[in-house]
Amino acid sequence: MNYEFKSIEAKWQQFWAENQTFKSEINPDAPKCYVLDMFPYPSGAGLHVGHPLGYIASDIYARFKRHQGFNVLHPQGYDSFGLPAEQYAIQTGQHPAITTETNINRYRQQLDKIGFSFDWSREVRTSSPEYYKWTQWIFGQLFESWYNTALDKAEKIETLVAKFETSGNVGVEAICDEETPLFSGVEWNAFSEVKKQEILLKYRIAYLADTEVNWCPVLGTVLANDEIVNGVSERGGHPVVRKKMTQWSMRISAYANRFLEGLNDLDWSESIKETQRNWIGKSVGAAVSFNVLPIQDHDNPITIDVFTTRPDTIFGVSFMTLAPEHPLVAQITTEDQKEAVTSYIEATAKRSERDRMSDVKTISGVFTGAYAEHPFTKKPIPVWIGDYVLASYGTGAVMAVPCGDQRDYDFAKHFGIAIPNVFKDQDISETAYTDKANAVITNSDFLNNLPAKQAAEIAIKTLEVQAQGKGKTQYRLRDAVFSRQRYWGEPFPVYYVDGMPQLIDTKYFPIHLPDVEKYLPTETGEPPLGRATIWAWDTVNNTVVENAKIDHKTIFPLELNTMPGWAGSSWYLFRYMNPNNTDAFASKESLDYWGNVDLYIGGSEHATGHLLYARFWTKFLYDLGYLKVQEPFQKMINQGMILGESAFVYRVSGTNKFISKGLTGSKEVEAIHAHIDFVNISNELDVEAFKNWRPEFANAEFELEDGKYIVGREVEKMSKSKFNVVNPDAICEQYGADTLRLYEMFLGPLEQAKPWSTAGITGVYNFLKKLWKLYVGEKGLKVTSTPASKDSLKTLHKTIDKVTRDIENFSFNTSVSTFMIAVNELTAQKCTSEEVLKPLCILLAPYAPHISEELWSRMGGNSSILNEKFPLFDEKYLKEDTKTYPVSFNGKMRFKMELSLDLTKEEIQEIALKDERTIKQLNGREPKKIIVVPGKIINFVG
RNA sequence: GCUCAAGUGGCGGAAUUGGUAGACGCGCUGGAUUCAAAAUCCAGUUCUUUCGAGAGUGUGGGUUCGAUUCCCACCUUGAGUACCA
Repeated sequence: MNYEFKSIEAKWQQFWAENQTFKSEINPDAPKCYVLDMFPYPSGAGLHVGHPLGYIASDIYARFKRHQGFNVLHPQGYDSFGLPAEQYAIQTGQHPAITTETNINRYRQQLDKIGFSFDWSREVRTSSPEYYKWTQWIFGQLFESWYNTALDKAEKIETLVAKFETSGNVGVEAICDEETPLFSGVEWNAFSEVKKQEILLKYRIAYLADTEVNWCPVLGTVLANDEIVNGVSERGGHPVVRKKMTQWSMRISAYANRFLEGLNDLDWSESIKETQRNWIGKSVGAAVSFNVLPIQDHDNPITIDVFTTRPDTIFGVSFMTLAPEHPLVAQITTEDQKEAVTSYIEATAKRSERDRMSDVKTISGVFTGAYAEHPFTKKPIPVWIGDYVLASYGTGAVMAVPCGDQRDYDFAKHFGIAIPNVFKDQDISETAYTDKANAVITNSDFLNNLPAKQAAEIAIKTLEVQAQGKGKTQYRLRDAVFSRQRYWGEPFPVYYVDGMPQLIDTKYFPIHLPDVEKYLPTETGEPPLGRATIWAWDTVNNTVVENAKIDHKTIFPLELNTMPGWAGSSWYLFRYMNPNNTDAFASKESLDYWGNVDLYIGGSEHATGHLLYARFWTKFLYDLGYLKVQEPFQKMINQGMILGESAFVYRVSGTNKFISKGLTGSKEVEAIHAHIDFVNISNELDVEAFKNWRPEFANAEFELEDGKYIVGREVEKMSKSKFNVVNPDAICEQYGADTLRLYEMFLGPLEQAKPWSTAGITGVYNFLKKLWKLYVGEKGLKVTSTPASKDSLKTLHKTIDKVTRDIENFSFNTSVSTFMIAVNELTAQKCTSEEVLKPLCILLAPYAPHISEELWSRMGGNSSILNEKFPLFDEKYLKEDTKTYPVSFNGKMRFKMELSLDLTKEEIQEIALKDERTIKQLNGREPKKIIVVPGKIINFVG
């Protein structure tokens, strides 16, 4: 009987579905294990062979854990709201609801063929109202909360209101807008309702504010910082401009420090942690105010506020630099410098932010004519403008210490500004001295002879006494913009009264996304929700009304923006725990039992987006007491991308003649992507298929070498437009899902990017055929109940040991090799014993579940092989006849030898003496004495 | 520029963490089987070679009896980040 993978795989996929084999329930008696994949957004292109890589790895792990007796939660769903899904809909001219549905069905079909152990009864879709009801609910919680820095946690807004009523906001330690004015309790109580709401908005974690945002005109929406790469949109690569707009934001920066601290306990790759640390960008230092001279109003002087990480070098300040956009520039520039300053600002404004960033070398700047007063020496310091200072970071102004900062140094040299040295025994004639750890301060009055760290502390204290500064920790992490001027996202459960946002009572959730016809984004930023229809909230009937007249009495305007794509994906891991709950985002029982994700598998490109936002919402829900865990993903593995091998044909420029790769020589040719389906393993092009591909190629001429047209190959990202996509369905069709699973793992280390090549798949396919033959012969099952030979047991336990360790270390590629060796050895040993073949079958089950189930049932196993215990490794089968002997002489360990156990001391010595390593090291000398330490070590004393 | 990761046959990649480098697979060569092909099986396959051997894990040093593995310097590639005060 041959290995009929098609019928086997169909049979078991059906069996698993009918028996709900992968359905998981809470079981307090069993240890839990939550294995999660980053859920896909259902794009129109369907899955290519790169997508399942991570899913296969997590599936192997999940199945392995089940064999080990864990209660495994392994769900899957779809991130179906957001830009990618909507862009696809727009490109194909269909409604996003339709394309999303179609794409999900396609994905599901493809996923089902690969035999994953997903518990589909827990499927979630971020775009379904049952799901986004709770996304809206969490938004409501964020809106109704503030961040208490005294307790370092988020709290309900009522506790803040209570504080305001008794003593105002004086002494309230909170994360809030910078320009929040102080008020007393009496004043608060006298404020109008609108005024109160206006103030509370400055404290809410989800808040509405006029902010400078990244506006992308082509996409017709604002974007968060992590959605912009190199100054253009991550999706599509469209230009992004700065624009002031009223937008919802999230006070994610409140959590900056907790993000950093939490990283230490996470089992994530160092590079991802480092990326997050950089993104959060913590710098410890001081805020310092410099008075602008002349001081006219001593109670309320004009000040230039700066942030510095080096308050210890404050005596080295020889000038100050403002960003060209700094608001003080116009105010302090003197008459005679006005012209120079104006023309400089004009010149820099012409250069885009990108140009400024890429051109780091050119030093430019202009003197304002103004001076500021040094807080200690009281000497005047010239104030300059320079475009090396960015308006968007810190205060947009720096105190320049040329001796301690290279940029300040270069600027000072360029403009001939003094460079006072405040570092003891350091030469700064060529370059700045930037080492903070070893610096000792000098020429600095009361800071003389202090190491930098102490000097910084004393400088801060002194500044505090003078009320001209204080210690400050600055973060690069900005608050996250939370509204999008798009259709395909969660509507905000918010309406407006007197311009102030009001949260709709949660009992009326979800606020459904209306089914509008005109869902396209606009270039002006007008949200699609309000364009085709008037969308409003009826406070009498507590319902959304369309095309009703907004009277601001009972009918109020609704928020027309929608939430960004990351809203739904920031908490989906918790919804899987209890996906059909209509009373809560998940029940307390399920949240407490499943905790957080034990293993998360996905791409590393989400380091500063999704992964940070999910941590944010998890910590917030923890603060409010809904969760027991502070981190969503305990361990994470980032699978590498599978790349495609594109094929190129070479057309002589300006003609319709194609030249085989070897003949191109110095001819001027253009490389054109050819579909990889037209190319065989030897890189030979099917010329006829190529001609029929496109009308423009129908009459093409081909110059062949050896009668063949050879294409060029190049490794690129797998993409439809590069015609290099390999579809997993085709592989399943030809070789089966088990082969696909094994081969994807066999390709190379999981975390490494690697090109896909179907060429090697026959090796894995052959392995499965050999495996089949080991168990099943012409006349049926070959497995017998005879005891296994020593050799076979050794092979088995070698395999158990390696495979177990491999799964725990996620080196699945070497496991596949181990299986191949095992099957070759057992075949050679003519092993038929179920003592060996049964455990081997279980070992293989996580990798190749279909064939394992089939063999298991043929061997008389009950129900699914998943209920079987994973075999345990026993050293005795390996160490029975050989032992590793460390060989040493002169008291030093020399090398190890693997020798038979039956040997006597004398025999061991003899063998060790004949070993070429011993001969080389003794170099002709006779060892005087040979010591055999009982059990293990042989000593030669030379 | 900075941070991180990596460099091993024709190719993908192993190496029990300092102990006979190249497991396993692809490809290639030869053989068996076959009318033939596919499939399957067996043998070989790092390079050089005067067939005795020699060289060999990006390059150059170092530690060690012994280095793909540890240390130093450099080169190359990939990823992330970038005037962050």
